[in-house]
Amino acid sequence: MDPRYNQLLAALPDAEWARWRADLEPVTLAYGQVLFESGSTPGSVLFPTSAVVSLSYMTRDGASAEFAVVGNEGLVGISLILGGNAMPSRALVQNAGQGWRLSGTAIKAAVERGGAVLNLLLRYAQSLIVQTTTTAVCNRHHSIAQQFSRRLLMGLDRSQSDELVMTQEAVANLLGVRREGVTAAAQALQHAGMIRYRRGHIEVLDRRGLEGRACECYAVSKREYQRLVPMPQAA
Amino acid sequence: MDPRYNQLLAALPDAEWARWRADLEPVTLAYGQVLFESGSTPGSVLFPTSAVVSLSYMTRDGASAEFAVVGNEGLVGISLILGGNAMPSRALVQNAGQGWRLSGTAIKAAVERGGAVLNLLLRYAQSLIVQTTTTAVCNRHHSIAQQFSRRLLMGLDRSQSDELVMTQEAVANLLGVRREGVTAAAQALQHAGMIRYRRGHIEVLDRRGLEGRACECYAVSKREYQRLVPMPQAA
DNA sequence: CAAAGTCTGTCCGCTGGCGCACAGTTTTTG
DNA sequence: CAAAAACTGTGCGCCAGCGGACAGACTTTG
Repeated sequence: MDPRYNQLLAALPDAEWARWRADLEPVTLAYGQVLFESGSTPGSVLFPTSAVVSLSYMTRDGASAEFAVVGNEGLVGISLILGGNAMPSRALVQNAGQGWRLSGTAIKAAVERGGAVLNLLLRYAQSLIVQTTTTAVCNRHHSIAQQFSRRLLMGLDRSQSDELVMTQEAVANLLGVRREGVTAAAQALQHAGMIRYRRGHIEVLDRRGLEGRACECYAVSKREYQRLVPMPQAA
Repeated sequence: MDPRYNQLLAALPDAEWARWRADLEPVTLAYGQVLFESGSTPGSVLFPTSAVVSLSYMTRDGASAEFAVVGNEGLVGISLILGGNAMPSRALVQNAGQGWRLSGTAIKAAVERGGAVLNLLLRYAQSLIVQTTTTAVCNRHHSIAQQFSRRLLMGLDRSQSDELVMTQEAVANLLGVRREGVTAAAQALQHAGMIRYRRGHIEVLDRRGLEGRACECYAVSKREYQRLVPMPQAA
């Protein structure tokens, strides 16, 4: 996979791609970097390539929960496209890596032009709604073990290797659960031979197995994304 | 409040309102009516006036959870606007009442035209994302009592009276919790003098008090809506 | 108006996840 | 390379919410 690849950019019509090309600026993102804080307006939209960004909401009393993950399949900063500019969410870089940045003015101009590009962006927005919806349901009904498996798969889909670089503590923060609960889930998966982990690294050995342990939320969200943002023909 | 009032329609520019007027068709909705099922494409968009519609997601094993409520502040059928047509969610009439229906082709034409109308619709879409996000966080972190209060307030905002017509069992289904848990929460609120209820009816006596018992999710979601969809000047 | 259906109140045991505390290990840093 | 920091393993008590069961009250329906 081309490390400069982002699926939304790849799905752009050629003419539009030519127009954007000059405005796209490569950026390198470090782990833990905050792209925008809750309530602040992002200055630009980010199309991750190798980086993975997590969107989460923080409550007043310090609790938090991730409601969407964005990697090379999407974009960060949907509120610039939808026109509200800010959102009560924080965008945090979960996996260091690269991406393309497009200025707020450029993306707004593209939205104004409408047509196929706007259509693509809005279909991505819809897939984000679905992802958030499944997260809501998952938070209500599914066990930590299921959610952990789901989150691993989501990370894996957006990663170029089968090793995820994240601590159990970080995962616990994302899921909004105790770190101990994640430890227990990780032990169970490792015992079952599906993952192998060491301090800060989780290697997925049996993807199919994980899919079996995850709740349907993973599959539903992924299927909807694929339906909404079709893969371009060329590799 | 005019029973034909819907805030999105009211916020339309005059010219566009004139254009839509002919296409808008009044509809009466009965309690329990399903506007669209999960995965099916709605034929039209609904702008509720007195009706209240609940958007929920059903898991494979029968569990479900509401992730958004739509009343006279919004519209049902956002997927027609975003272009994905279907969504994995069900739209169910929670409170019988009236609304305006606009055909799928008419709404798509409006989206094509772009401009201020599209901008309005997309800002509403953003407010839906926020509502879904807060629901996700609420499901993770907040107690049944808090969620019950939140949901009552959300219903109240979309209702013309201070009496909500819904059984505790229905509320439990919406929240995705046991009916017994809702009973306990309702008893506590009634004991505190904030509500009074009888079989299938919940009357809110002390709105302020309820707001104090609800989690911040209610206020955040409402504030974001108000920011995104500004109230038109005229009454 | 009687019968069936629906809704609410209550009890009981269970369990998943929480809060807290601390030990051992790995990694980072001065 | 020593000290500090961060991550993982484990144990304990606690409790919110679950599952199930049933009684009483209210509503609808034939």
